[in-house]
Amino acid sequence: MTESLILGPLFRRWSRRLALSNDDKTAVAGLGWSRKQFQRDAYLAREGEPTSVCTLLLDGLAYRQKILSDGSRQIISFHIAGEFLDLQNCLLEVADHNVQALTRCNIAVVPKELLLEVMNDRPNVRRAIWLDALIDASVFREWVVNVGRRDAKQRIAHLLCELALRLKAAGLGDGPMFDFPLTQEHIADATGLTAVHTNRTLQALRKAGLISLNSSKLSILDWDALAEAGDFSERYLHHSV
Amino acid sequence: MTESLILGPLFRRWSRRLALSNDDKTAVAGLGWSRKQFQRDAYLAREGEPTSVCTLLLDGLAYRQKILSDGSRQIISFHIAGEFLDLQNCLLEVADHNVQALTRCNIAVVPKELLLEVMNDRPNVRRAIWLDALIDASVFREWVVNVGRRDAKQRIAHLLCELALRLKAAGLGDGPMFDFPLTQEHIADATGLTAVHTNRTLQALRKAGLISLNSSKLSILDWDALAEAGDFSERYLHHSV
DNA sequence: CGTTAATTTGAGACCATTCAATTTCGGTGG
DNA sequence: CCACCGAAATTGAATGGTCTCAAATTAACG
Repeated sequence: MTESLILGPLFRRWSRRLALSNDDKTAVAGLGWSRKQFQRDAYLAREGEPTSVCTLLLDGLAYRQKILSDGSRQIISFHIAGEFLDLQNCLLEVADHNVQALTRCNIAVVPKELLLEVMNDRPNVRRAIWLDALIDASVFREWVVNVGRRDAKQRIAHLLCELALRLKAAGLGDGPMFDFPLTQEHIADATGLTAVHTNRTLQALRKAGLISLNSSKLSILDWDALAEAGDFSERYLHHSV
Repeated sequence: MTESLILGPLFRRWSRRLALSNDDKTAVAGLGWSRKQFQRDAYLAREGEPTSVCTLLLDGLAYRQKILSDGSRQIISFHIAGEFLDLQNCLLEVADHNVQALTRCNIAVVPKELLLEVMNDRPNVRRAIWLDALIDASVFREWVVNVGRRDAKQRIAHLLCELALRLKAAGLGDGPMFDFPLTQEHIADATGLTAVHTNRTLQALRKAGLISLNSSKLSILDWDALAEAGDFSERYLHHSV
């Protein structure tokens, strides 16, 4: 049962939303996952490559991104331990975006056919995985709104609210304080801003007493004010289904 | 078999990607769909409401959107005949965004439990529907990139490329010409711009000889140049799985 | 403790916005 | 078929949020 230990973060996350039987967990754990480690900034997947596996993040942070023809980068989502990085690989033949390690990452990969098999056989596993994919999509939608219709301060506040809530739900973080290894360039690429303007906006958020952010530590000093500043509502995270 | 006639646009779209048996189609068609019609601008679904049905667009155009606290609107996606408007309703309990009719719309709705049942029983139907949901998510991702990292001209060119390709794939449109009932305000809300700037940008695209757009007719006069101007690559549409 | 990455600062330029007014278009009724 | 109406598109001018480019400062790491 060393396997089910490895998948702990996944099962813990799933159990927040639905009840999987021990048989379900054993079936998933027995799929023949292989572990890998990636260094900071390493690519876990590249746009245009044929898909063969699905990837579960065990430890660290990762993000999805696309590189534009002029070389600029748009980050599409961040991912924390216990989340899948590429569920779409199950059914899509070619990757449509890149996945990159934000910190050193431990991941577990499984051939997509095996994952599809267990989903075929086990309705509860199927439901858990599809729920993940649908919530991913909900987050993408909110990000469209964030970069499309909010100004710099709102965008960054919103992003910080999202990450804080997700980290908290995953049991990472210590009260209002979180390990926060994103650089200002990551924040900029996630919000469609430049690093320079991100810097100035973060200073404004600090000055307003909403957050403290340095040395890779984020503290939410005034949650209500930050949520207000970011026009943030947690519905889209579907933390309660 | 009047039911399967109604679902024609859906089956035609699905058959482009995978082969459904007649049994599969009959099962889907027999679900007890009910038809409704909505007028232009009517809401088909509202954020915050509990979900009970899944909606298939039979005719017309619709879009998903969110309204921000300041009243501004961000459009998240457009949908054409034969596409589902809310597959996420299958598993999510509360709608996280609004769905609105862009033109008069004919839709078919089915209780989500029935759709889940047929998905449970029929692997091919399951695959077809999940493929739809995953491709929706891929489009959302590309929209994050579009509003996040492209300038006005690129955003609008990209949107026009996407819609032209999808309309063409659905058999709508006559060569390079399409019925195009979007107002400039729709385009603005989809690209994160203002209607005024959208107007000026469209004029630039016209002047450059890339498109012709008036009286609700869009013509792509120079596809290659428009795709280039919009940094457009069709991979994310996954038209070939 | 040196070296590179990350953050911070300043000033100027520009893309997109705002606000308001005007013109054109699409549909309707006389 | 024309007059009318509201919606949509267009135009102008001024404002402003964000970007660009560079340089300086600070932090991270071996």
